[in-house]
Amino acid sequence: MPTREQAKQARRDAIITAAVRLMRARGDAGFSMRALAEAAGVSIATPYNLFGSKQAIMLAVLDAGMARYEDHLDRLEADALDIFFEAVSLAVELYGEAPKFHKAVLFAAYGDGGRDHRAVFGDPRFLFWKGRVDQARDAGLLESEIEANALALALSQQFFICILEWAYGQIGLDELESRVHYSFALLLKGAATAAGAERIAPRIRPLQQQLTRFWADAPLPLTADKSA
Amino acid sequence: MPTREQAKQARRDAIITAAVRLMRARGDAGFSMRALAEAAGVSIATPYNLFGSKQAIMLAVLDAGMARYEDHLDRLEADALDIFFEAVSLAVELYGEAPKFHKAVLFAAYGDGGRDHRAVFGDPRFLFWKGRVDQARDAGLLESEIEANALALALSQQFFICILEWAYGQIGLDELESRVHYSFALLLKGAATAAGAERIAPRIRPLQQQLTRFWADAPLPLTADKSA
DNA sequence: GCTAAAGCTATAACGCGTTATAATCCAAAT
DNA sequence: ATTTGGATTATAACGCGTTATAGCTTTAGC
Repeated sequence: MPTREQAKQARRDAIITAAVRLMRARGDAGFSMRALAEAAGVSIATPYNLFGSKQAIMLAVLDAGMARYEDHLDRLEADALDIFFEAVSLAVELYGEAPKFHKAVLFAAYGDGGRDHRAVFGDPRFLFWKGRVDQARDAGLLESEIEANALALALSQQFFICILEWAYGQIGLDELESRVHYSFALLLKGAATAAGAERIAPRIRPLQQQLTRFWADAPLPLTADKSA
Repeated sequence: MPTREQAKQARRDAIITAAVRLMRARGDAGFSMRALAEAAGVSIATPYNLFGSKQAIMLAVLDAGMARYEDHLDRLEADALDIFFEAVSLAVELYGEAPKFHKAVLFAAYGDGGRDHRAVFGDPRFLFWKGRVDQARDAGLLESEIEANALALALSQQFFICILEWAYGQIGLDELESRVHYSFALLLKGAATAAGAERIAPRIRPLQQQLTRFWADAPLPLTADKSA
């Protein structure tokens, strides 16, 4: 005899579970609120009662998956500077395990009139980056005058928009990694002490070479034929 | 007696004109394809025949407005480094003249499942930044090893995502300007020669102070109460 | 065990972007 | 001047996210 709250939670879980299953199976296409309700064995009205909107459901799915990333992150041991780049590589690796799924969720959570994109990458990721910035500054690798919030925000944003480009199918995972690494290298070097800059500088040239290689096939300005 | 092509072009213009008028009047809300068709005096099917989609229409509106920005940009005379920051300020100024309109257009062009956001800020802006990077490098202010495409792309992206945050109503125009300036300062300093870095460094602290002031009211992590 | 109410269900409906289908119009080629 | 054919029209329709309404199930309080 389940209590009221338990039954509600069970329905909530069923909806999230069904959402994950549908996403993994068919990706973004064919995932509608009606299909979700049917797959979860509830009425179309129930997801709205329990979550409020499709986007909120996608955010919940994203949160569930994000917990795993945080676990891996905690286990990550690296130098105060290398950690920035390894954290990116870790995320890329996890995305690569289920790319279709992550693309679909990101797209649904953000793309569909999603005005809450800060909620997706706002809190949890931002705080991580901020912590690392503080650490690197304490290690004397970043200028002491650097404001952790400001730098962490720039890093988050750069990460976020590259992920978006990947979710929209405009770049591959490998280019995503190189791009974020490159932007991170420049941002961090711009905020670094002489000692820090010396450590970051060697990263720049190889990253540029990788990027140039990507763009050899698909040239950068990418569409000069719009001109509508 | 208009020729066939003239009539088509007249309809095209009528649609764009009506779109601009509707956007300026009511903003994003209340702007639907049906309302647009009625305002332009054409059938609902015509915009689709002539443009293909709502997003394409928004891009056309955006392009029309962008020409003005390009004009101003060409007239901009500044140092090889200062030009980056002045170009940003110029865009902010133009946005400020008709913020509701620009927000609505950006939102419609990008937000509604807009997978073509590279088209919005891809070509025209990207090429501008690339040109300035080349110039600054030739002036000995950026490292000669810096690849113009890679840096210009990072700059474009950073600009773009801040504009998006503004369009989504999450930050004001003044914070937009400070944020982009700050990111630009770090990115450019990271790519700069010693001489260039010396010129950029003084910008950083004041920008941080401005940003900190913005965040004094609305704290950065911004929503710890989601936890759905 | 009974009553009251909370919450889910089924269902219809709204406006949206978009597409399809026929009817119609009108410049262009003969 | 007549025919032809491509484009525009009006209109219906589809699926989408979302909301509203009314009925029913089931839990909580007595």
